[in-house]
Amino acid sequence: MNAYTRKKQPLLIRRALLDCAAQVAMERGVGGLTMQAVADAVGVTKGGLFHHFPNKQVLVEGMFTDLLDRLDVEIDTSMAQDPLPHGSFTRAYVNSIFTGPSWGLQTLWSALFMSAMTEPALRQLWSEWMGARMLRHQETDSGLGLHIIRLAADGAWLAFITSGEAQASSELLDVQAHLLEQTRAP
Amino acid sequence: MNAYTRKKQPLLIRRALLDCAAQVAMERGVGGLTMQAVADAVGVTKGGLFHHFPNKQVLVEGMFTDLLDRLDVEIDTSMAQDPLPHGSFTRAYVNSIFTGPSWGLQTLWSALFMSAMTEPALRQLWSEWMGARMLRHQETDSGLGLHIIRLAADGAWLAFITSGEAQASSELLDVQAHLLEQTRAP
DNA sequence: ACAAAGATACCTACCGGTTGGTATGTTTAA
DNA sequence: TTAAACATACCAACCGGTAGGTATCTTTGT
Repeated sequence: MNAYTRKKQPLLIRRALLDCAAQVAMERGVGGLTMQAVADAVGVTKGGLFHHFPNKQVLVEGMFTDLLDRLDVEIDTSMAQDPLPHGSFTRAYVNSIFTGPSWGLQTLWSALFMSAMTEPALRQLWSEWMGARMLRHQETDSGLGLHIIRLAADGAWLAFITSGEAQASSELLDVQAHLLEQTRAP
Repeated sequence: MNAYTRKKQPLLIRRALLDCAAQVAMERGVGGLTMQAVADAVGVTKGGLFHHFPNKQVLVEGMFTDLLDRLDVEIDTSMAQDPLPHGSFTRAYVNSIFTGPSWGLQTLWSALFMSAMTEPALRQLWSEWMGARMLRHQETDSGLGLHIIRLAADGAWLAFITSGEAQASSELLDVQAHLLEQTRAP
């Protein structure tokens, strides 16, 4: 009888804590992310929350690595379906940012990520993730052209966030298509 | 004898308040921006600060619009020196982001701006600024290609922030040059 | 098999410190 | 004199974190 199937399910609570923390951060911004609010959203007391996460930083970093893990599997599955090696990571990256289920523009995860960029510890996590990925795909995705395409995808994502999510989606699709097409060029 | 020339110079105090608020926000992040710290930095009591700015939000928005004004004049002067009309705004925008005095990557204003993006009120200010600029330069800077170039510049800026300022600057110059060159293409 | 022993998973109650904000006094300039 | 420009003193709310207790689960010894 593991922690998932017994009557008290601490791992499920932990998961709910992580999810609700993300939701609270999306709704009230990272400045409004308080331990009390997270605990209330799950239906646990603050003491219970501190049992799972010894301090706030661990909580936030937990949210973030969780997000990175999802992005990892999303990109890997996307790349597996791509027949052309050259630029395959860049295409998967672009698609994840624009229309991916957990990173797509419509999801509010973006807002969380944005807020998270404020904190140095999280920035380093992101930096390490990207560095590892670039090292892994240097055979197929190095070069200035592909780099700029990835930057443009980041910029589009940033623009979406700052626009208050009321952006014309048709223009976004144009951008996405144009970027994807450009990954085929030398 | 107006407010600038008399011995007590409230408008100068207000200006110092704005500047010091920006500096504090850069040093300690927007989360660490406290009214007390701003007042201390200027040498005014907190009550005095609240005399000039009725609440914190007004103070932060004041900082932000101030920043936007600087960007405005920076871009205008940059455009005035550009002989080619087509893409002139995009080039000025790219240059401001990469190497501009108040918005350049090395300045810490970027970090402040980044943090500011978390708050919806400031995001709207930015959105309105960009919207007005695009309307103003639609004759010379509309089109998908230039749009993507601007997005890439935003992305480069974002990447710089997240990389912890230890980025290889030569690569950044390559990106800048490549983007500028591409504004000349149809 | 089963109870003792101990670890885990919470809750209640609280603390020190900080924050934005206010109410009221005092000085300065016109 | 009078209004603006400050200073002083204070407050209510909140925040991250801790202390100590209780219920529940797991392991261990026999």
